[in-house]
Amino acid sequence: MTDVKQKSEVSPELLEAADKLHSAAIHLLRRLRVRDRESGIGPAQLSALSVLVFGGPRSLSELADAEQVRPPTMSRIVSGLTAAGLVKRQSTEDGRRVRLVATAKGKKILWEGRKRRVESLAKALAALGETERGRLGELAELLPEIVRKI
Amino acid sequence: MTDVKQKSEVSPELLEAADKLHSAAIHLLRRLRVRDRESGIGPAQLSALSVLVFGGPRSLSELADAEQVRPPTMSRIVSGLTAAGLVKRQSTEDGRRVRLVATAKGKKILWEGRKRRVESLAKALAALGETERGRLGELAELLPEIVRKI
DNA sequence: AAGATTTAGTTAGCATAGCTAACTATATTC
DNA sequence: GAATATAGTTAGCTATGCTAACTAAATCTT
Repeated sequence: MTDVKQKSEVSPELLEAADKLHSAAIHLLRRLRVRDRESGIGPAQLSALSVLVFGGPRSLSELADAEQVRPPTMSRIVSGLTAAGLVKRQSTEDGRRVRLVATAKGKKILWEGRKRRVESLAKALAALGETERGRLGELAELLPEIVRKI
Repeated sequence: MTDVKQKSEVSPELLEAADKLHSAAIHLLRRLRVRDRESGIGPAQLSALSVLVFGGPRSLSELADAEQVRPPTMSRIVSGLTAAGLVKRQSTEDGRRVRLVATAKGKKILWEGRKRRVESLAKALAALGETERGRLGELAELLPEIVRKI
């Protein structure tokens, strides 16, 4: 099934897979955005907050790196989050650095959003066959693996 | 990590899977966006163009539906595409409707973008083990299936 | 057939989010 | 102590989401 291609010639299967992944990612986010909008917080803010809640406090540059955006972009995202009382800027020994920490309110909002996403996804999964559902776990592992390597 | 009480009947595995899919979708698009920007066309325009190229001509409302976006949003996306000479608006018997068709230039740009995405993805896949690579096909099939049902 | 309603698409105005360039403030290096 | 490097912000552009309100064309009602 998988013959190892050295280079140049990309198999039609791979081409197909790349397009499906790309398209699926776009539409997955569009659907989930509907639910996420209930939190009253944009997708970029939600994703950044998620890093702080699940990954712990970090500096602005580190957060920008984690989110694959430039510092000015993250600066504005964080401004929105602090204005909404979801994140706090703390000063550090290094006067240039800030330490970004999710507030209790931020954690609450994030967990609620996570719950909504799971509800939406659970509905989708209920409509899948048993076999497909069984695969979900390993696929959920595989996808971040792929992303990490792009 | 923070242990939060949850009343949800959803299994932790499902919760985990939902978050991984969500996060992976966000970061997949962020990485691919770097390559897609080489086309000089935004992600929404690229995705809409893709529908027209692979799915054939259709009306603005149909395209908006396919892209899970409101008509005014799609109207502006199409304006950008026509201004760039990638899509043509054709009139129909029904004077209200427009028929949107990808131009030759539009098709060319899209195929080039597809090629760039595959290059990026191929590099990621090359770093995966054989087993994981074998699962890619399943993932590419299952993911759109899930998305369709959200 | 005339008027009312529905449908397709656009325009206007607002918000979020991406970028680069240029700036400020603090640390570090020479 | 001066020059340089680093962290973050501000300013200004573009793209993309939305709702509300509009125009034009088709359809339905009477």
